[in-house]
Amino acid sequence: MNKNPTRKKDIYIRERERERKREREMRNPSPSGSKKISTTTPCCIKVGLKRGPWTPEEDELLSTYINKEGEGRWRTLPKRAGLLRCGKSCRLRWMNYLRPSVKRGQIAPDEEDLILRLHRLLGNRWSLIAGRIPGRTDNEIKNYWNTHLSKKLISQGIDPRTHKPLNPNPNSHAPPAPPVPKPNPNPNPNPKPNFSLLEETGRRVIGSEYLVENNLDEDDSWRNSNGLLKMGVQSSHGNDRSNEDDEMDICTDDIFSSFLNSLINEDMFIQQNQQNMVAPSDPLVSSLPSLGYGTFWEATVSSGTGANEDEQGRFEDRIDKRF
DNA sequence: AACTTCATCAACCGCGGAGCT
DNA sequence: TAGCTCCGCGGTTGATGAAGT
Repeated sequence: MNKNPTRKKDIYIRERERERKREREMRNPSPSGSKKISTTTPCCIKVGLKRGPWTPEEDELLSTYINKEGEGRWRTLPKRAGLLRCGKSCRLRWMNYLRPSVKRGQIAPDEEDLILRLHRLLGNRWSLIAGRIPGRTDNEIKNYWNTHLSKKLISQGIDPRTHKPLNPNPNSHAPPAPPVPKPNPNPNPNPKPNFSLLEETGRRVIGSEYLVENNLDEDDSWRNSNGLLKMGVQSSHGNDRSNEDDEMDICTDDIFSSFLNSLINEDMFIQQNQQNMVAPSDPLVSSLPSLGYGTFWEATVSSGTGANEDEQGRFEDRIDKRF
């Protein structure tokens, strides 16, 4: 790869520009305290720091240190561990490769299915998706999506971003699908679901059932003043990140996790029903027929062919805000 | 055998939120 | 309240090996 001379030249030019920028910043550190400055902390100015692939010796140093001292304080960790790496690099190596809980090997078909459904619900929120697939890292899922799943969907005529058909019926006068809301670039960094879909008890609970089982009145407690879903999780530190509305306190990790599970399961349940009635061209593009649930969940699950895309968009907005 | 193209995925980069002072 | 640091995220890059010519 990258044997194309034009591209090589581009890369070379870009690299030179980057180097010059670094040199400028080192010579003339900006006096203003803008946020951008923080990105050029010594951690990121790789002066004398090693880059590129990790050696087994470095891996050994890092895991030994973390097993002894624990994770965290990434910025100072390399020095303490005797590594010539930046903290970010150490963190990434640990999270994506060295952590004992990291599962290696092929993505199983059920994992693939889960990724597809979670992506449909959450978009490119890789860390959230990874949080629900035990042993898989966000990087791994992102890579798998980009190299396998997106191509697979495209080959099936499905837009991997929207999970909708790439070539909708030209005779249809329906307005074009609204643009997919831009994923929140910084979702909750610590969602830490307490259990995963795969680990759940196997009990099928669909969204509307879930409300009943948890004594939650779907008309009240799960709606905010705008009539939208109350979504969110409590911060892992115990204090809510947002003071925007205290109502969010009702939605704990457990509840949210179950809520997400219920959406996924309901989605699956509906698709299975559809398959029994009319075989769709692709289960992932299925729209929601009237199945008599009559709850507001329908709007969130029926992202298929735009039966209620406005609701869907608002739901995704809420997800964005709350994660 | 030599070269080119393609696919994969580990690692890097820049950004923005959270928390502290 | 502003400034700063740390951390974690998603997007992107590029080294590497496999497959094709």
